[in-house]
Amino acid sequence: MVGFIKKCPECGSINLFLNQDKGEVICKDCGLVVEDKMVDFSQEWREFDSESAEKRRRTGAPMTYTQYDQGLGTEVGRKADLYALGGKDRNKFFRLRKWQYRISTAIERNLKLALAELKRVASYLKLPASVEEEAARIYTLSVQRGLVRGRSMESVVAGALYAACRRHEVPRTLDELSEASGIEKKEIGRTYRFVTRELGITILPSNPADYIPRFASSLKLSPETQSNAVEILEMAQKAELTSGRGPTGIAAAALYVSALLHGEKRTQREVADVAGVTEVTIRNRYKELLDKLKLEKEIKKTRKKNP
DNA sequence: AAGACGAAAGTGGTTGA
DNA sequence: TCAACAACTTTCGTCTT
Repeated sequence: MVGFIKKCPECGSINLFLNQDKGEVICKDCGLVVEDKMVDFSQEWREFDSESAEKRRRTGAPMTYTQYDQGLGTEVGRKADLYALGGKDRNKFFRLRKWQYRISTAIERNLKLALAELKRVASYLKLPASVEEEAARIYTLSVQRGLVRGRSMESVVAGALYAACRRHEVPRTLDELSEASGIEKKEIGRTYRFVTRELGITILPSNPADYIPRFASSLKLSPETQSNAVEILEMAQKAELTSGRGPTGIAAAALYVSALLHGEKRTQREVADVAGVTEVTIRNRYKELLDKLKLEKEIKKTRKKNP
């Protein structure tokens, strides 16, 4: 796939994924960061004063976002800085410091609760640790930018998780997030869009093929059917049938066709349910697949074989 | 009787003036 | 900010197996 490492040293999976922005290679199965010393394209920290310069040195214990204070605290100024000021200014700084203290403890309380919720939902969905970490990072940034105000904490957590899943190419549907978090689908979608826009996180449209393994296994389809579905998807992409369409619908249709071809027929209803779309959508995509990919003959052939 | 099919109307989100 | 628009859903009647 990329560079020199082809297999995850932790679990042996070959399901590795290159995150261009962070310059990391991540194992999609166990979440291990396999290679992280690649060129880093992400923005460097800026240094405003002696304090932030010190805190942002790239040494010391690793920072993690799944701990509510990232192992770091925040204070306004240091004593040495304060006493260099005159009386009036000094009082001002004491007041600021008091407020900073109040605000930061409020943020920390919020984060503590939110990250507990995040952990709960993530483990319910069996998400890899890398995704959980990414979601925690997104949530922390959201809190710091005041994006949670006016929204429920839970919905922002769900939105952050959804975004993290997409970035790591282990997409879950909005329905699944909704079920796991107890937040309405459209609310998650709304906060997801809001948060990603405000934080300037770019997310590639999710690839239908990423959904295939999960859908196939809940339908108990054979590996052959599954890999054939992926091939069908690739053909569909070449025929430009995929752009602008919901990825889950396309994945579902490809799986449906593939199941027919392998004599493992599932009803449209069954496929529709696991993919979280309606039968109508499957029918539409299915029809397009048959039209453009000339699969009619093969379907008829298998029909004769398995009456 | 169940599944597949398709038409028609409704929904929520994006886009472009 | 509003209207046009595409994708998708819901609903329902008909056809096929």
